[in-house]
Amino acid sequence: MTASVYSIRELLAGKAELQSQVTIQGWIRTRRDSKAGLSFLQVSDGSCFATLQVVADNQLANYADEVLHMTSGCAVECHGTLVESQGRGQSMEIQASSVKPIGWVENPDTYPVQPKRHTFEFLREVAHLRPRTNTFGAITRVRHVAAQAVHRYFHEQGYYWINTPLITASDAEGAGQLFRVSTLDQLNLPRTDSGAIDYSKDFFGQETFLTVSGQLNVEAYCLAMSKVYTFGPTFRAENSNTTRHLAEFWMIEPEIAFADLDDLVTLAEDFLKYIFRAVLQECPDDMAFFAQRIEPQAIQRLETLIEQPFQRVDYTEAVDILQKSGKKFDFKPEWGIDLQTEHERFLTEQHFNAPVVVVNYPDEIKAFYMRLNDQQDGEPGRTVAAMDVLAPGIGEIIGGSQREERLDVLTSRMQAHDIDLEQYSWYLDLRRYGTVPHAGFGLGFERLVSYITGMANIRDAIPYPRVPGNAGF
RNA sequence: UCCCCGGUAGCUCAGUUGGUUAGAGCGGGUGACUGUUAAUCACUAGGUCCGCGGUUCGAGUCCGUGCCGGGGAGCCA
Repeated sequence: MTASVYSIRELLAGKAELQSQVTIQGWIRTRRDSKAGLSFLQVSDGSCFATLQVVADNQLANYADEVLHMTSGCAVECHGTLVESQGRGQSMEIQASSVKPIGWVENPDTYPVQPKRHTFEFLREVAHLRPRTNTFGAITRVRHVAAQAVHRYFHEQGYYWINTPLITASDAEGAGQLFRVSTLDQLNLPRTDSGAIDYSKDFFGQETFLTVSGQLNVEAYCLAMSKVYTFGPTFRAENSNTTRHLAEFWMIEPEIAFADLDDLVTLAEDFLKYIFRAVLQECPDDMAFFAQRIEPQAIQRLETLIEQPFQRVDYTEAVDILQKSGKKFDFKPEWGIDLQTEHERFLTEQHFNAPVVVVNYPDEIKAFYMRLNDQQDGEPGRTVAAMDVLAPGIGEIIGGSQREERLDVLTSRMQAHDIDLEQYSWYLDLRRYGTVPHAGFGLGFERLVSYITGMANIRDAIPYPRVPGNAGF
């Protein structure tokens, strides 16, 4: 690389003077040949949404032999004078003094990424090439900016990023399917006297899995560092075939000490708004593209959401709203059963037409570690201090709760959930030694990216989606 | 896991009640064209109609089955 090499983003930002000599390196999107021996190369380098036009004329030594054969996907290094564009459609362009092929496209007739509209289904089959499209370039930049904003937000607010283990011996919630981690010879498994697989012979000397949540581990750090979060890969072996589930996804889990459910909802709202603001500010071109081609409301709904306070509603009240809505649901809304997708959609997309935070769910349908509420008037049963943030079009984007900090209550809840107290003795220790009220939530990063970009399928919100039956690439 | 829908050229799709040699646009190649913007125009190459089995004189088309993809539901983030 020489000193005059610029990214397209830098050039468009005015980092180089007009009339100066510059070099760009990138991949050709399209080539248009014009009258009088002149070719226009639309070059992309991923640095921003825009491409840069390189004008190559037939005075170039390799014009006929090489330039005229450059197709979509060719890697090139273009050197020349940065000039104000003589044509319409772009402010500046490079009048090339050399267009050097770096990597040719072997079979242009079968190169999958063509300058045309592709279905997302097809692009998933060429996941290694889809970042070369407008859409996936934009998703990639937005995902990056959102991830940076996550860390920046927490850092600015005094949170510590805790790297909780990916390999774990415990199922964090006593539910959900886990991926086994094992080095045992599958064709020759060691057995105990009773015939069971002898995991004491396995790598860790016990049964191990990929984590489904860093929550329990991060709670320990919360009860020392006060404000903490995790942001890392998470694995669920559930056979979910939907537009909003992945077997491998990235989850953000803040955990705050000396805090209750209200504090948590406030955090969720402030946090989401910060991320949305950052993306709107830092990715205006990408967001404009999503609004134009993917989801017309993409920008507007983020702006509205940033301005409006989140709607908060008790589960009990939500059920009441659903029952009085007069709408016919496939599943009748009833206190004590979880909200169905159709119920969530009604609340977010019709009744409130905004993200909705539902709080205080029935004890029976939630996890053991959620804090038991005192029973209120009008409630048919006990509730826990849980909260879900429901977003229009996506459904549950955040799920969280205040944690049960009282040792006796937690112990009895664990027993009711048939959880082995021995295995969780360290977790119970946290309630024995300096316990405090604390709360946290989990946010699926890909669901966030889906919501921001308007991409309808979560498999398009992560570079290489892992789903049942498919771990390609 | 359950319920629907789909699989035809590199891509996006059309293909009638089963009937001759399966088509179009884009992309590719060749050529034309006074700086183009998904450039335009002409010519051209390109097919295991997802696999297997069946019905039929005859199957891209009908039936069975398998595989793959999509949408919805459940589980959840």
